[in-house]
Amino acid sequence: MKLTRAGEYAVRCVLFMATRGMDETVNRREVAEAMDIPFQFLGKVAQQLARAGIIEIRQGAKGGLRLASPPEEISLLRVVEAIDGEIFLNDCLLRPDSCVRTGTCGVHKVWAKARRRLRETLEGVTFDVLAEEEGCLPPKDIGSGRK
Amino acid sequence: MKLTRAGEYAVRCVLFMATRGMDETVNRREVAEAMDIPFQFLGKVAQQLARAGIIEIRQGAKGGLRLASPPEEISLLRVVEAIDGEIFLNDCLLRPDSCVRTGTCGVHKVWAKARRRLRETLEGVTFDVLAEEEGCLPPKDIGSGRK
DNA sequence: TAAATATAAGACTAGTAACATCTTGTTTGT
DNA sequence: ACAAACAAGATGTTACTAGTCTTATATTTA
Repeated sequence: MKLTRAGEYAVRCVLFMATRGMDETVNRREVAEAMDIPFQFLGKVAQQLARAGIIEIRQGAKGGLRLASPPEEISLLRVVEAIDGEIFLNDCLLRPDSCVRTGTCGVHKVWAKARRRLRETLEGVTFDVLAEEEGCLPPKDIGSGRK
Repeated sequence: MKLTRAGEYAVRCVLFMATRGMDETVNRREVAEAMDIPFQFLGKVAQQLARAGIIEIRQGAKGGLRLASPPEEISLLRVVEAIDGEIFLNDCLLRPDSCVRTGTCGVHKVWAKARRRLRETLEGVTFDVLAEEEGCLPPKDIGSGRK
């Protein structure tokens, strides 16, 4: 019942990029070091974010990552689900045939409600807000501050 | 980000017992067949529920499972967490040192809120209510229980 | 008290997912 | 051309999931 590391890293990555603004292409190694993400693993995560249309990746010299849309249009839910897939909370919602009486069952309804609320909570938060918070970056400020 | 099978089975088990009331000791095999739970696996799950004080188990002839408290005192959250452990949603809440800036980070606050809301939702539902719902038990005609 | 009935609990296993790292290839700027 | 930078598949390790199997222990009843 927990976000994966990949999901966590994706959030950190987008958060870092949000503090840099939309127009800057950021070196992947810089993101990895600043946000404490294994460099190679970030490669995988970034590719998933790119496939989901959240970031764009440029190869070659001076390449790197940049946001595909402004931070205020990127919700926490979107980033999380881009990596870990749609949140379901239980098997009964994900695969209705795993349960003998899906749909009519009271437990089912509770999980459906819990799921809806959770997704709404995560959807209500966007990266422009997150990037403005104090302490969203680790203490050792590598690339001098905000812009 | 999903309940385990063991958690799902625990919910089914307690639900079945709630429909039988507090004073009845139910044969484990009967629970397993009625709720489509692997018999041996239910043994493990039941032991965890017993350790959490949710049910009591009697060994020997005429033994079986029974609720340790009335259904209205057993929440969905309690059953779920008895099996899968406390819900945390992300690593950053579970192990604060996994994150460089736990506590001051805006993302952290969102996860904390999401977690609180999810746990409240699950805590607000008790098994007396669930047991009264139509269709909380599988159709009676099931005779094809697995071996 | 012996037999039958039931659960207890640890060992064991197959399969899958998590969490990476390594290697080789491709793209791009100078 | 060459170096910087990402792409993508292969590989590896570890832990977890979802069980099953076996032996032991407890309880009822004939």
